[in-house]
Amino acid sequence: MTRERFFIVDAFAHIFRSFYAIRNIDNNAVFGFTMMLRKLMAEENPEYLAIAFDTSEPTFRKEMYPEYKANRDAMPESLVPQIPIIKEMCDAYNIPMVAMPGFEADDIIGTLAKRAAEQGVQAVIVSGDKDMLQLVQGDDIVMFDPKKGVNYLGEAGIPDFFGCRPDQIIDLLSIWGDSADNIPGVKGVGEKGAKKYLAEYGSLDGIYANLDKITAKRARTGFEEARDTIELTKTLITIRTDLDLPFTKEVYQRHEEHTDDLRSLFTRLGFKSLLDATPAKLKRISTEYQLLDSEERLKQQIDEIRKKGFFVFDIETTSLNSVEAELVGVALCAEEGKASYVPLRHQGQDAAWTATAETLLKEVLADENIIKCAHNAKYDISVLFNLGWTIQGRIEDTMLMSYLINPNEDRHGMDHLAEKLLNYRTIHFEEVAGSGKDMVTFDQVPLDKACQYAAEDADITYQLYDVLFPQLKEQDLSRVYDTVERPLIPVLARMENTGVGVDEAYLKDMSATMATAIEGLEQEIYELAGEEFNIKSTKQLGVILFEKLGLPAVKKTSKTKSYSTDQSVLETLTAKGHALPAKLLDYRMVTKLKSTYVDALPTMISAKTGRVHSSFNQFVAATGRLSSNNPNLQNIPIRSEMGRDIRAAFVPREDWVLVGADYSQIELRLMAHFSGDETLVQGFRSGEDIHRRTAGEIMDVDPNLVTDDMRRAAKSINFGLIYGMGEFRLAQELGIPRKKAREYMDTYFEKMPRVLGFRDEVIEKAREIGEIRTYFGRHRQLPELASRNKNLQAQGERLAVNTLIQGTAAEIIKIAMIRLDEALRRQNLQAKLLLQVHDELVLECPQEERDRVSKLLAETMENVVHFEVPLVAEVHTGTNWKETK
DNA sequence: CCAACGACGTAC
DNA sequence: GACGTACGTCGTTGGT
Repeated sequence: MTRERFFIVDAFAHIFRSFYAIRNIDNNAVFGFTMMLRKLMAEENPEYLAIAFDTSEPTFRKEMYPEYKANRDAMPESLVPQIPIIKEMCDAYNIPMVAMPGFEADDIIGTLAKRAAEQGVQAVIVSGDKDMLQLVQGDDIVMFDPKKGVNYLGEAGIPDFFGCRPDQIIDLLSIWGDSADNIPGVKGVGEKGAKKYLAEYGSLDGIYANLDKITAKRARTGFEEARDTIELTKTLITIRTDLDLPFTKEVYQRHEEHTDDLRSLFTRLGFKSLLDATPAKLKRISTEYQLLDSEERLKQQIDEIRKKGFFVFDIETTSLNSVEAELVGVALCAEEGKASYVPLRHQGQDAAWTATAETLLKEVLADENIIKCAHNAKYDISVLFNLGWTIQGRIEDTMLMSYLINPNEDRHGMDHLAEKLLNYRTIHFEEVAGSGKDMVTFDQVPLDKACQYAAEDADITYQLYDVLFPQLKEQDLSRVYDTVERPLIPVLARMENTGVGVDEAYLKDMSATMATAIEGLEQEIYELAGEEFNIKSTKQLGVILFEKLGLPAVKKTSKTKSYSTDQSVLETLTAKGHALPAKLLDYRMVTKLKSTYVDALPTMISAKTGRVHSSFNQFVAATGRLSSNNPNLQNIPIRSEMGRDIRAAFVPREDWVLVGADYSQIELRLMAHFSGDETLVQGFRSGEDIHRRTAGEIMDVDPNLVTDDMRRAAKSINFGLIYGMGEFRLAQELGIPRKKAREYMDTYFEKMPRVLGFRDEVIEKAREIGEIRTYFGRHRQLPELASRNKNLQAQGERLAVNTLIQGTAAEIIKIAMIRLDEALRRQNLQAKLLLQVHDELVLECPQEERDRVSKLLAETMENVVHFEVPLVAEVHTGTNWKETK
């Protein structure tokens, strides 16, 4: 049984501390003080809390001693206006502020602490000021310094801190004096002397009684001179504990904060992190969440669903990983505010019920005349596919809608959307299942809690659908939703469930070889550096290269302005003939490959399937591309020889083969189509090497006479076109003067004028409507184009062009995936889609299907659209991914 | 003490 | 300041 605690905060001590500690933001003291308070409340959660302020009126000390605090500078100008804001903030948190004219915060703290202690409440003084230690009393009154974390200083800690007994503190401080408050002490006696004499004679009175025994002349004179003033000093230093200020539990107990006031205050101050950490008030809607634990009730719910022809479902499982997840329950909702939860495998549940309920649920999910809706449906259907359930009929996805409506936003989670769109704070998963090491799986969550949580999720999804679906239509996003993104969901679910085979033994072997190489490189690097250090620390490396060895610093990093040691810097230094940077490049490459791929991949192999199941995320890239993680299979090395070997670890199942195909130059082909530029269009139609062809145009020579360097330049411009590269970057990339790069680009646009015209038209249109639209109707807002900042505008222009090209390419391959998946299933082929890498698809199939699948794959990819130029897919097969190129 | 951030490097 | 879209690892920093 712990005691109730009363925390008393010394306001100005913390305000000044924050003011000087935080430099880079406006209202720094408000921010720092607020953070301190929040931390205090969150971590200590005291039963009672007060904040003590000084007033601007003269204090009794000043009356007694006019020089008191006479040496203090006036409060800094930028701090003055922050004080009323801090008080406003305390009001919003509903924490009592205490001040009393004529007295200081210290006296308020002293009095309140004493009164609380008398009532059996532990008083905790929140201050770092050593003067306060005179108030400490056993465990009844203690001190706490939030800056130092959990650091209570009770009476037992005083001898260590001051080197004297607690009851001697006031005398000790009187001898020291307090220069901050302009209180003189005893001249000629310092810290050591004060402690010594107090130890010897017990107290100030004791010292004066024995003054003749003090032999040190300076100390003795000091005490003698102070004889008349020392009592005054003592009075000034003594903190009063006798003010007319009662401690009343009702006053100081914690009260609910005024959330709306806090939010408007944080908004006004621009404290975004604090605003986010202060969720809007719950908008309590009347809800009716029902636990469906009998056949009769479940059937009733299903009847309602059938009548309605539409329902939301949300499954609860034991894992976020759909391959590992076990189904625990299903939440259903067919009417706003009226949701239900069907527990299936909570601990202690009866297997017969599970079977009965699942039969009924399967039936409704398999009914193709009933529309289903979920938030992030890919997850739910992946789990259900793994259980062998059939899901038919249209599946809506509110997460997908949110993404299509606002692709620049990176949060589409239900909790976030509920707050943003419904002004409703949901029960979060952590609140029912805990987090970190305390987390339990959902099957261990008690049924009533599980029902509230799960049913609410279904209900919220239903409400989100009502908000988002009309927006989707209104913003003309139905086409991309219905023809591209929505049908892709089950395709991705199947891909993820299939996973890909990884040759673990091969990677283990590779890892050992690499470890040896790394050790050798490390030794060579230490040798060249003349000492051992952490090569992976760019900070340490910068010091070695640019300070110790004195190599010329090529550039600084953008954020922290420290020495850059990136690849381009090391290459520049290597070119100047330095040996160490060359070794570092080797070291970087090998360690990167080893830690990111060779060592990481085996750890991602599922114990359940023996394969790697990456996630393909549909809601991340603002352009409409997919992204992949856990592991990321879209950045497996290919460019370096050593890196390429890692691809050999990706293998088909026994007796099967891999079939891979990639679009040839799809983005440049789209540029040709959209711009209608004759040279590009003709080049692609004739099937010749497009970079050679454009090089010939720019340099005005026959394509056959184009040199490697010329082709390289043209290739850079071709790619640069898609990204909006400038002459600076082109010059750097080709290692040519800026002027020369400018010339190349000028000639390029002269010879291919439609490209420039197309670029301008796209930007003009985007500026007009504030967004860019891809071929299939995806949009991306471009607020940058409306900016008055020139750099931001230029960025907006690059985003417009790039999003059109990259986004349309992404849509084309997504459609290819949908059609391929459909064709494979219709033709009863066993082949399975495994990976998508932006312009490449990888499948595996039995050897006997190889030719059929190869042909189907190429034809599907090439016939998604019929543009001015053909789309070409190049197919390769092999026994591992390295071979399919 | 661990989460967020910065630097870096891999892919298309 | 100067090239778009991602994700993972490692080291460093600072308070979720």
